[in-house]
Amino acid sequence: MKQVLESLIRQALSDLVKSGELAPQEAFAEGFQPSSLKINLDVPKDKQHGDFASNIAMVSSKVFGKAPREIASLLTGALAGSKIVEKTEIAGPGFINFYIRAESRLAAIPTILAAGERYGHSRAGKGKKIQVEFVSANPTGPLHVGHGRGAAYGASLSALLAATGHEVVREYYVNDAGRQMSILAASLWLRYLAILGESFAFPVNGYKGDYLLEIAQQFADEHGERFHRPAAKVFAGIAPDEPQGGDKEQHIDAIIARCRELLGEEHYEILFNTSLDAILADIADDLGEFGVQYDRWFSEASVASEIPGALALLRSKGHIYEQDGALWFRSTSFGDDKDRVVQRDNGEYTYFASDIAYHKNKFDRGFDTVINVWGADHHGYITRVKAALTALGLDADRLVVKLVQFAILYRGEERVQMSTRSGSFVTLRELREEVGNDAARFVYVARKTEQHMDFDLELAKSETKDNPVYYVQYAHARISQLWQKVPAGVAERLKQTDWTAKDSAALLEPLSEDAELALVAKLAAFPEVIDVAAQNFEPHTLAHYLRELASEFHGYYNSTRVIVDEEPLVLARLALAESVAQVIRNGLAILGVNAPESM
RNA sequence: GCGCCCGUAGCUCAGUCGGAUAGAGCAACGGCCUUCUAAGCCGUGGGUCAGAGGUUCGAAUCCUCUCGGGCGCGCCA
Repeated sequence: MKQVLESLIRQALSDLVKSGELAPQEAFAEGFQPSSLKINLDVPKDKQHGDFASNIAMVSSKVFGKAPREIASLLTGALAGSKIVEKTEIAGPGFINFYIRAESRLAAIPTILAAGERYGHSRAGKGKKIQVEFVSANPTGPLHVGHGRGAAYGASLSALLAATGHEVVREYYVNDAGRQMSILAASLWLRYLAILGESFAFPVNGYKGDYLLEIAQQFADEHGERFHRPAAKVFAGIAPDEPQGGDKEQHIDAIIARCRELLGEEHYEILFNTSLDAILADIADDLGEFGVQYDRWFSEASVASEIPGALALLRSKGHIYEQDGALWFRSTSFGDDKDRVVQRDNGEYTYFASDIAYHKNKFDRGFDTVINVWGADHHGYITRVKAALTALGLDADRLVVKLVQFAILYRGEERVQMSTRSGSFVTLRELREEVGNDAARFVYVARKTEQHMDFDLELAKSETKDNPVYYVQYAHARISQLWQKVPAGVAERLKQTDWTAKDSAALLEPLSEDAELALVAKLAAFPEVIDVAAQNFEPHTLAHYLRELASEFHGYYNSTRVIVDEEPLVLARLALAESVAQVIRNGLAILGVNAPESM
């Protein structure tokens, strides 16, 4: 509807320019095309301002050197007699208000019922390859509630982009190469040794979570005594831990070294891979149950071989220099605060070096746009990564970093304490088990990413209208139940109607109430909601739209009976209700939330 | 100190590529169940859009400064 109206306005504008009634001022005349004017069409907040309103007359006032209301008058004159426009009004400083004919408004219903689950989908992003990398938490333990927000956002964003025709690759970058992983492997070993009866103080810096105990038990069951070494040997001559007045970092590093020494590289690798695989599998399970699927799990270790090449390329462009025995990337040339080390004086590459290679790899794969969903604490990292891309000769604007702010959990008024250190953090799995996947997905994604989020567990669990998830789902359930209650003949007739047929719209003529026309207008806006949400990477606008739609439907449902005596009216109202249900289904599907038939 | 994000109703938040009288839910107050799910609906009150300047036909929205909150500033990952 909106597109149709927009093209009508464009046509009228171009006709007026052709006929000379509108002529661009000299300053704008060169190369002027009517099509270069941006036509803004909005659904006004106030219904008295029509179905659509445009500010085109005001915006083009300077170009044409005429008063806005004069331009508006010419335009409305040219639009008179249109099939879809019932009337136009010029208001205020020069707004044009459009009133659409009732028949044209109702056209949304056949469109929805014919398109079904594809309604709202578009080809706006056709031919565009886009990668969304999200969560990418270190595989050193279970995901916590902060990761949940990134997961819900990334998954919904990906679904939005797919719905608008983009070719989407969902990717999880697995940090399987760093020191943290070595600490994890050593922690597993120590837990295993304890299970076999060894007694010692667990390192302050080790991973203390319960999840590791289970993995250790399985490891013991599988390998028996093969990895057993006496604690006395393990800790002989090891630098003291923090409680003993030592340095916890040195302590844990010494244990890792001892572990490799006592087990040998082959066995150490088994240990390492066991911990990595177990935790990664757990993360994948967790996300899978949360409705979050990936196309690719990208291993950091696998990009190691590409680091020298990427750095060589930077070096050849003069962006690498040596100082204090280390190699530095001159990121200050690209707006960074300081230069960054890419290779340490001990020869090891930094995490940043991996990231340069990884991002180069991403663009080498031909993505038009690469989206990184990061926790807000990583924002200081954006500049240097973009600097590296620019230095590599890539367009850094094609990398979009979406920062997701933290979520703070509340149980009613009370704040839920989260602490990684004590190991008492609330995991995503615990959250999902408490509030359910649907509520968690919806609540997470209902806020824009830049907003700090207060996640109220009580609210998310409540089965009342206070809870937006239930509110929207309930609207869907109510409509589903209607099908059971309408006369069988009507339901059957509706099911068999071919909504692509031209005369099918005639069935909807009984719809005449304001609430019905308003509801249809809301449904007609859905495709644009999807397009804009996808374009701006903002799934929260979809969540808000669904809430509004559900609210309008509940109001209508409460005031107007669907099942009445006149069959044509029942048919038309059921068609309207089913259109609402279809849009709710399509919207919730993108958000990863179920649309239940009954509640 | 420097950088990024945020500041909108008592609370949680929309609205921010400039548009008409700044919206919604909760909470408060008042109504609605012999009728398709009251898991719901209708109504009322509630605002210095943190503050001050500026840009213009028009600013919550853009620019500058100030204040308040969060986060970041490693040869860690």
